[in-house]
Amino acid sequence: METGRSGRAPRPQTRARREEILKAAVATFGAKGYHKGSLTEIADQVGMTHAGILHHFGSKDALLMEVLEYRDRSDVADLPDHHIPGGAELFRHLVRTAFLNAQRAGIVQAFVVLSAESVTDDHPARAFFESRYATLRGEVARAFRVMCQEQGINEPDTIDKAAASILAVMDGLQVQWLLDPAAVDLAEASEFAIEAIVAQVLSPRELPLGRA
Amino acid sequence: METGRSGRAPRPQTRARREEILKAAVATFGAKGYHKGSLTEIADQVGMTHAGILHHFGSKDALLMEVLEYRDRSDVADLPDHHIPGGAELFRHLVRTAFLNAQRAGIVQAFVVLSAESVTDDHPARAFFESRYATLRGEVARAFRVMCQEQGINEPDTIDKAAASILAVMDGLQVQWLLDPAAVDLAEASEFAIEAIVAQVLSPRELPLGRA
DNA sequence: CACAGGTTACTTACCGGACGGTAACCTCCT
DNA sequence: AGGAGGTTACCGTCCGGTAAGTAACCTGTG
Repeated sequence: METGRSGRAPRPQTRARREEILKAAVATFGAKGYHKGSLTEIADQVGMTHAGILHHFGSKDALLMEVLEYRDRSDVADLPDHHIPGGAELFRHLVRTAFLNAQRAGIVQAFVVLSAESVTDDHPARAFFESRYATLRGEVARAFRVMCQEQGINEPDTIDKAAASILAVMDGLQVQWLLDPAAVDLAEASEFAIEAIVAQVLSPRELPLGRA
Repeated sequence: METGRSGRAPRPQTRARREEILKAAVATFGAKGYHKGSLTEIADQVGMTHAGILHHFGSKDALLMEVLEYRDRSDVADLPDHHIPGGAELFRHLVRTAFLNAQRAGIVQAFVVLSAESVTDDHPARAFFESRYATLRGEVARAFRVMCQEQGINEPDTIDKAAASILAVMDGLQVQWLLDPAAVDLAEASEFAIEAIVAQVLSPRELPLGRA
């Protein structure tokens, strides 16, 4: 019933040990996915048995949730003053993130695999990704509104589509890049696509595509 | 040893039975992913035991490969004359596909889940998706080259980035749409993003993003 | 046309392995 | 003393795959 609440002192090394486990879990869930990645494989990486992991996290589901929150924390941590930028600065931040991601395939893979896996039935990470995307879309949309306001533009529908598209293109490029890093330049392509979408929001142009 | 090679006639109903199984497999792999989706669950949908499925397809891996090829066949089948369009027509086709996909969540989910799952270690679908993306990027790039040539533009790097981005945004939007269909309009957002990227290729513009 | 023989299309039964989770136990640290 | 941080052992479940058996079906032969 109790989860360590009002329990006695945890040892000082425990915090580091848990973080070690979380890193191993990122590696394993990234390499195998959640369902195929086993607690035993994670445990091996930190020199433990799988029962030891369960002692720390209670269940595999709980470990997954902590992994996801752990990564979110790390992402926010590298923001100056933990402040989410607005306007054009947000898009510059997204481009910087893409360049950063191009050098940490392991973490990228974990999020790619888990986010897609989360759309399956009753997946424990589903609620996490649902609210994560909702939040991110909201922030991108807010940045768009700031930029549009500065230029006297107002197209809410366009902004919503663009916000989803920005996140979508970053994710989709990650999949292609992970499948064949030589064929896709994650950073450059992300930058190009983000600029293309931002440009279309700020000064939409008719296209030679027409209706079919 | 022999796999029906030069064996006697298969029964006429067998073809339909196999297609039934493939459809059930799409549903199950979409709903659960490849690793968590079991042969028993597929078998239940067609009123069989899991051993019956193995009789038809040999192994779970082989079934997966047939599922992927089966879907590819269906996609090509709805192209007029089985001819891959070039130039602007290809982009119109992609937009139409997005509108079509918005009404068949099951199939979309199967491809989203399987493509992301395929980036994991030793996944049986990895080679399939690797070559699939390479082919699709090539076709989109070809369409871009046709359009650029018509307008006297020549930027191979841009075209490669744009081709990957087009596919990426379509895939990424599918993930968000599956997680929350009410929050994302798959068809409209795909159309918007495709137009934005095509526009940026045909008449690139400097942006207010600058360097960070 | 009848009737074998062989093949197809399954089922039932079983195997070996992997998995998450639990319980009991030990042993340090505080 | 007693909890924190493990280990070992075990359980029940589920999975893909195989082997053996069976009924239905097709086909070549007389």
